[in-house]
Amino acid sequence: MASGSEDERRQAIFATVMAIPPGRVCSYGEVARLSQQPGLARFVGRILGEVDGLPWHRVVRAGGQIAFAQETKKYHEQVRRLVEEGVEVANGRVQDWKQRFWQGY
DNA sequence: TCTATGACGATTC
DNA sequence: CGAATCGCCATAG
Repeated sequence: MASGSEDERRQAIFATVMAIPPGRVCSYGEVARLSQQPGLARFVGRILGEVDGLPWHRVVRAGGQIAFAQETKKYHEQVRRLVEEGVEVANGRVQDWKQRFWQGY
């Protein structure tokens, strides 16, 4: 199951990311799982970079860390957006990692 | 056709 | 806790 055309898979990932509510975060791997495509975390990252209009800032690594290097511009932008939504970020990672999107992870 | 490379992840040491 | 490895998929060269 999970195997469909690459476009269908993209759609599923798109829908999952769009469903993440403000103030909450989700990991790449979890987005993949919720999209019925376990193991395709890397694929998720690529989609976030290609498609615009997605709340990409709400997607972080499995440990709650920002996926960008701290000296990059994107890193700062992501942190800024998260903080604006009330998500605590410090030292490159989301502090209250309990504010994850979907429970049961 | 093969290799290297990513906005990743889990495991192992 | 950090570094090394291997797995995953699509792309670029």
